[in-house]
Amino acid sequence: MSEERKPLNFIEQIIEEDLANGMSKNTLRFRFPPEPNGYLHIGHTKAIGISFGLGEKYNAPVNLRFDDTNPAKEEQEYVDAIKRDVAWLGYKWDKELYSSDYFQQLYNWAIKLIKEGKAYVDSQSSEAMAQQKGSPTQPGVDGPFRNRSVEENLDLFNRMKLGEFDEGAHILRAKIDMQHPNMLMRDPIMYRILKKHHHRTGNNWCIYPMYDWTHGESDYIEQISHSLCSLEFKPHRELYDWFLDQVVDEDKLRPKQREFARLNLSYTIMSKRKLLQLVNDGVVNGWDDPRMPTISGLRRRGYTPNALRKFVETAGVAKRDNVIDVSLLEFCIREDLNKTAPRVMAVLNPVKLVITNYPEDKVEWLEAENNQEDETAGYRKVPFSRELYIEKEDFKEEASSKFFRLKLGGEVRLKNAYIIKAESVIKDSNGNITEIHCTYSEDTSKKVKGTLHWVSIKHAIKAEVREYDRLFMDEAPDGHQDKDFMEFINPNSLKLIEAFVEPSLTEAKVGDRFQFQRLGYFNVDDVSTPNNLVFNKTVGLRDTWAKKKPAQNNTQKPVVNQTKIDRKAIDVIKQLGKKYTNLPEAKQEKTKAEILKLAENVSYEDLEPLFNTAAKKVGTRIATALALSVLLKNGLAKNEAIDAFIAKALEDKNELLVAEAQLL
RNA sequence: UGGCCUAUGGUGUAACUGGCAACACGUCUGGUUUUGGUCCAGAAGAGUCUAGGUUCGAGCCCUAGUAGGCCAACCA
Repeated sequence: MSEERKPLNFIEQIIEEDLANGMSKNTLRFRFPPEPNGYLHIGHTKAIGISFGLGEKYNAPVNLRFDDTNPAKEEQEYVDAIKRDVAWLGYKWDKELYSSDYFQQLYNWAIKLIKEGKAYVDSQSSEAMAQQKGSPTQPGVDGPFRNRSVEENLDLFNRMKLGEFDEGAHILRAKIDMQHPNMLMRDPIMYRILKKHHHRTGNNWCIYPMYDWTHGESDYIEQISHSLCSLEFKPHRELYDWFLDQVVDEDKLRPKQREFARLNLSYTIMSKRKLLQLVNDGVVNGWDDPRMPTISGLRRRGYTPNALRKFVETAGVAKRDNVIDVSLLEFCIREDLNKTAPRVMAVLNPVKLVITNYPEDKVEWLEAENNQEDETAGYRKVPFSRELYIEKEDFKEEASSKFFRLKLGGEVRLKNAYIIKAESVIKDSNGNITEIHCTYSEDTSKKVKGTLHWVSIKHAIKAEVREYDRLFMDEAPDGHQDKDFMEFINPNSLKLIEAFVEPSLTEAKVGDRFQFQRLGYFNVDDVSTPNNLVFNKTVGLRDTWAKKKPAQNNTQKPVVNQTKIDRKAIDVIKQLGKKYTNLPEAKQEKTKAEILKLAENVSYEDLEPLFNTAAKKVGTRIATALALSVLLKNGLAKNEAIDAFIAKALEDKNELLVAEAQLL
């Protein structure tokens, strides 16, 4: 029935286990719980992909729940942006919900806890309470208000709610254990007084519940089966369960919190606080600046939902800290755009090229294929004339045969047009080339090494191109204890270019994506208008030529290979030995012969370290014994180390090893 | 001087109840090509953190170390 089973990640395994243990598939329910205090970034794409992906896989509902318990930081703008981003990624939530919807229920439950003696009002300063809390290595101590009477607690809490007290005067905390090894269990705060306007409840409340008190109970109210979050919440799980214990009805589903490692990307940061700082400090132009790792930034940059989903899927889900190389992200967007983006020609760094044997006034509209990866993409016409722009880097007066582009006396193909030969150049007084003079041939069947893109000067459209480089120059900008991430800002992350593009692009609309042939993928920016085209560079094409250039004057490569070959014999022996004992007999014989042969090229110095191989690595020890036998046969004299190795081998339980040792 | 989590090629993830460590990115070759792209074929690169133990057999199980991460907000 089911063919090859795709490996499940550990969360899917947990769910499969639950299902196997009798959980009904239609009780499965998930949630994505962003706090509306900033924009979503690519790290959230992973969290979204996990919960919504599970929803798609098991056909289970997924709620979008805004965790809006802190009116000091949260705003409607962020709610709107988050909804836009999740929808753009292509996910459909079941219900749009807010933690603030549950304020009354949470309040009722808090009263219940107070009545049961499980919560109390504390009236100390935050400093005093922090003091009593202890530290990770130091247990806490009880505070003076810990044993207030239920009546007094009820009265105080009620007056907190009525707004009788100033912010900070009192808090409500759970009564758990001030000595608990998990600091979160040392009488955590449940409510604080905050006389702030809330984006949804307005001024109805002046006490607001804390995250821990809110989150699990919200999951329970929504009957979320699996509450998935990132690893830093692992220690919260104990408290999550404690709070649940206080209210859960046995007949109802009890949510389960499980944690995965968050996604990190090289050369960028993933902290909302720090991202906000970039926005506030004007380092970037807003949350949706195309250099930002935000979903809205990536969207504006030209990334597709497909590419982002593929990216997080490929990155996988596990529990260890990780830093994913941006090259994977770039691979994903190229892979998608290669199949879908129409190809056009644009010159970013122009130099004038004159075809001297082409008539002055002649214009030809040549046929150009829109996308050879897509048969349905069709063709368009591009104008060709005597004067063209090509890229400056595509011409050199002189160059080696490795340079496939245009050089004096050399021939090259113009994409979708003719083959040209460079005859001469015109330079200004500084020696800069201002014009390249060529002749053309209408015979396009000839084989030439290079093909260049171009635009007809007469017909070219001016456009602004925004080329982006990574925002940070360090692989892990916020991974240094001694340095602030702002120190690594790349001052040249944005380059504005005045480019010339083919005239078909006048019809390009905001958001359209193209491949500028031989350069990369570009999309039409939000601010673009038909009279003032603006493109963002999404990502460049893979460029093996650019990579080769710096490597040309380096000759040390063969040396590296040489040393590798020298060490090979002993390494291969070790490798063969490792699995020796697991092999079927026939293969064992073959391996043995191979080891004996390789051993002819092994020196004693290479072999000696293997004498100390761990006892359990029997295979390696057998291989060592085999190799040793060859060395001894070739005249090596026994010494103490050899004797000790043999003696230990003779005492081993493994017969194969003993047999080989006996021959020594 | 505590608790919890994690450890597999350069990077990220696999390896179902222990059985010759796999896939993707990246790197390097070669081929095709009107994009130095794509595509195709291939290569190199890991003794699975260390040391013990259990086992015919350990990346996987046990013990002890080591390294990294998280935890002391009236943030989430």
